[in-house]
Amino acid sequence: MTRDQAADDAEQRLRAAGLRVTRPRTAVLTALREHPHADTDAIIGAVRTAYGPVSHQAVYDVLRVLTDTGLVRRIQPTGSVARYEVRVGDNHHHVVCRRCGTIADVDCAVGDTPCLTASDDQGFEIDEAEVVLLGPVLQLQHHLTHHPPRKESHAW
Amino acid sequence: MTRDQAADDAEQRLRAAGLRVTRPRTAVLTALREHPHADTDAIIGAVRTAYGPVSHQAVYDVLRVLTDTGLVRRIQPTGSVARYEVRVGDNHHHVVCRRCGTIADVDCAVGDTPCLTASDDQGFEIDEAEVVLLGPVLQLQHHLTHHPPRKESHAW
DNA sequence: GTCGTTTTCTTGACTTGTTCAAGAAGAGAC
DNA sequence: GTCTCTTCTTGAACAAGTCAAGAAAACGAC
Repeated sequence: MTRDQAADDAEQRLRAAGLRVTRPRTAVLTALREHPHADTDAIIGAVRTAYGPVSHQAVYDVLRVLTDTGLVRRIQPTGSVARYEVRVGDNHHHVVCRRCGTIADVDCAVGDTPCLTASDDQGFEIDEAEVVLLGPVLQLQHHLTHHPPRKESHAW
Repeated sequence: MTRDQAADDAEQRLRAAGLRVTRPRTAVLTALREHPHADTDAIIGAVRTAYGPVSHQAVYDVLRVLTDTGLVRRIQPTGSVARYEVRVGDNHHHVVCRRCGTIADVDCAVGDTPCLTASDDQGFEIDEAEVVLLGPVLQLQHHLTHHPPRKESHAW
């Protein structure tokens, strides 16, 4: 998909969700398509590279709006900053390398609504499951999103 | 269990882990036993109430040491600050009310090593699963840890 | 096209949770 | 008791994210 096609697609998704189409919004959606699991900083960088100056506040606002309307999904593995992705609706899960921060998508083995049935729901009406699997990555694959930790002391 | 017994138990666990026994450490362990899923702020408060002045830095250091040695487990539901608990080793999961922040423990229905088997491990050697189930709490039970969000705009 | 309303973006300061660094105090071995 | 190493105190710093007020842009109505 070319950049223009991606922008068209982003525009359509924004309109379908009843949102105004603005440059920062299409830019964020396009950037997220190109960089799955990107954190806010990376998104800001990508948006500025592709579309010119955009304030960090605008990106934060856009991410909140897109998350609230369900166009993007926010994930936040323990010890990491917030990350975002455009793959939504299938409630898939994530594997995170504790050491290097690499993230990959995984489908749960249990089925389409995985882990939504706890043994005892404790009086909660469970409607969503956040599942983060942890462990070292053995072979680094090209399609994975690699996020090197910023400091040695990082809590990966 | 009385407070003294709890302190004795905390001391034993510290020694068993090869750690020095200090007042801040027993205080944190005891506080965590009384307040499961407490955040750092609550822990600092509880420790100071029970044992007198302790620096916040000491509590952060203690929590890191205890987490690193496996005596406590750190959890961090999306949009929340870090929380800690003394129930470790069984890899249980959590239900979180998106609105009010109430947290409860749940055992996974799948078994002792739940969800450690993804459909495709993507080249990762998975050794831990963080599972957070989300949804509104229906009836508030007394044994649950209730954490009202600080502000209306909180990302519960 | 352009006008007006509503929503969004910019600018810049601020809060909060957490970490860093240096020296003082405490724990445990001898 | 003394010595050594670890831990705690103090106080500053940092990073991610939020708040607030005004400027600018989107888009429906004309």
